[in-house]
Order: sequence, then structure tokens, then C-alpha cells
Amino acid sequence: MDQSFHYLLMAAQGLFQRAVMGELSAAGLTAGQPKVLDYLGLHDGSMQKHIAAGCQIDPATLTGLLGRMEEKGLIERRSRDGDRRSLHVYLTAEGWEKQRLVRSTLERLEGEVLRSMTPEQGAALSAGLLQVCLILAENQEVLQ
Amino acid sequence: MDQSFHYLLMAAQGLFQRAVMGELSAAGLTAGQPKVLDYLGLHDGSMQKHIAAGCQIDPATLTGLLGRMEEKGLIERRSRDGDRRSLHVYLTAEGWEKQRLVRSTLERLEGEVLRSMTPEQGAALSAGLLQVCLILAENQEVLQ
DNA sequence: TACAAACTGTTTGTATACAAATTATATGCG
DNA sequence: CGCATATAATTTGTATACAAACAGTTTGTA
Repeated sequence: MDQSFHYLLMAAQGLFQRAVMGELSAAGLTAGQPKVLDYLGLHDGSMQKHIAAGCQIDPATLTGLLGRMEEKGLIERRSRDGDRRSLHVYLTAEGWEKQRLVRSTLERLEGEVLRSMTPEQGAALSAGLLQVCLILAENQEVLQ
Repeated sequence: MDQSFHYLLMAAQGLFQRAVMGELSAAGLTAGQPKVLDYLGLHDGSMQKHIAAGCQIDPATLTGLLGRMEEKGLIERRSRDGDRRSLHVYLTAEGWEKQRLVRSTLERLEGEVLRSMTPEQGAALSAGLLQVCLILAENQEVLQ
């Protein structure tokens, strides 16, 4: 492909994702699980719909993903307050363990990438990506 | 999620992909088809292994994807030279039509994004993404 | 020529991604 | 109160993503 912006974005994200899974699949994690674990590390006890919005996962996808994570003992689903529709998701002890592994792996890989450029370049890259999100989210009412 | 680089990259790519499909699904295209059509627009007659490498699609995934595209009459697979293992992929008339639609959609969306920032910011963003690809490709022997 | 090793594409099985329909529950409004 | 409407999660069906095993072909080398 040429050097079109679309291709660069797709390639960078794909390569990063594969780098992440290259480290985490050995721990038994599958592709969808790291971002949920990372989200729950900051927002333990969230409702499924908030996890879906925060991780940009479709609620229908999240149902199966959380089901597998519950089977493996990484999370628990409990209904909490008066609303019997909603489910709140909590990390188990093993879930917290994996969450720390995910966090440290992400930080290490991000560091590796950012160390390969100047702080100014890194800041410009992050700012540009944020701008892309803001522009496209306008038309899609996403990005909480 | 916080503003971590990993999250920004994932969110930007996801939003862009959804913006693309928001325009192209009405034309009957599914998620994997635009990048293949765009690639073939530049490299008609490529072998499947080159399409897989150029589009960063797993060969096993490409088998099914091209099968569906062939059923819908967008492409043809023919074996060409002496090697009876390889298959070369060609756009049909309808395939070229969809390719033009994909190209114009991508150019319009990229333009929309890039017009929301200064040329310098756009160039810094693209350069940053390329640098991410180069660093991560080293460890993965990808990105032809 | 014989044959091991490499190569191209496919199959199989599991895990997402997502649209559309469904279930159970909650809320607003007359 | 009674009921239409909205909401949270799930189910169903199709389309990727990818690892692992496989089939047919080609190549290098003795």
C-alpha cells in the first residue's frame, strides 16, 4: 500500500496489538482480554455497558468475552444496586494479577516505542491521535 | 481509559475503521474487503501471499475473504505462470467499480481528518505512525 | 533421478466484531 | 394504576483474526 494515513494507522495499530499479544498470550490471555483487564484496573466494579463504552467493545461481543473471563476465574459478575438489569464486573485475585501483568507490558512497549523518538515527536504523535479521535467521534457520538 | 498511547492508537484506528464502514457497508462491502480492493487497485494480479503481506492479513483469513469476494463477483483467482501452487487475484469490472468507491471514500475521510489540523501536525502524525511501524516491525519481521 | 526441505494455499477450531432480534427490567406519563 | 417506551444484557448469524495441522507443488542437492 502507499503511505496513506489510513494504512499507516492500521499498520501501527496491528503491529502494536501483535506485539502486546506476543507477550501476553503466554499467560493464557486472548486478544480481547488485555484492554478489559486494563480498564477494570482503573474502574473495578463497572457496569458492562460502561466497560463496553470505555473499551470500545460492542456489548454483544463483551457478553462472550466476559463469559470466558469468568470461566477462567479472572472476573466476577454481580448485580449490585436496585437495578436487576445491570451487571457489575469485579476483578478476582487472579484477575488483579493478570491486570498488573497487562499494565507492565503495555508500559514497557509504550516506553520502547516512545524512546525511539524525541519527546516532541512523541507528544505530537499523541496529540495527533487524540485529534483524530475527536474529529471522528463527533460523527459517531462515541468516546464517552 | 487514561490517555495512554496504546489506547489512543486503538481508539483512533477503531473510529476510523467504523467511519469507513459507515460509508461502505451500504455498497455491500464487509469489513475486510476495502483494504483488499485498495491493494488490488495498485497491484492487480498479485499473488495471495503478497496481498496477505501488503494488507497485513493472515493467509488463512485471506482464503475465506477472497472466497466471499469471488462469490460476489468482485475478483477472480487464476493460476498464471508455471507455479501451480500460487493463485493470482484480479479485479473484475464490478471489482474496479468498488475499488474506485473505496479509494474516494478513504481519500475523503483522510482529507476530513487532516484538514482538522495544520499541515505540520498532519506530517508529524504520519511520521510518528511510520516510526511506530518501523520500531515494531523490527521485532516482528513484517512490513515487507 | 531420488528425496528431504521449503513453499502456497486451505482447513479446522477458537476468539473476536457487529447487526438484528430477544428477554427481563425500569421509567415516564396520562 | 396501566401501559408504551426505554434500557441492560443476551442470543443468533455472518465475517474476520489467527494458530496449528494439512495437501499439493517446487526446489536444492546428492
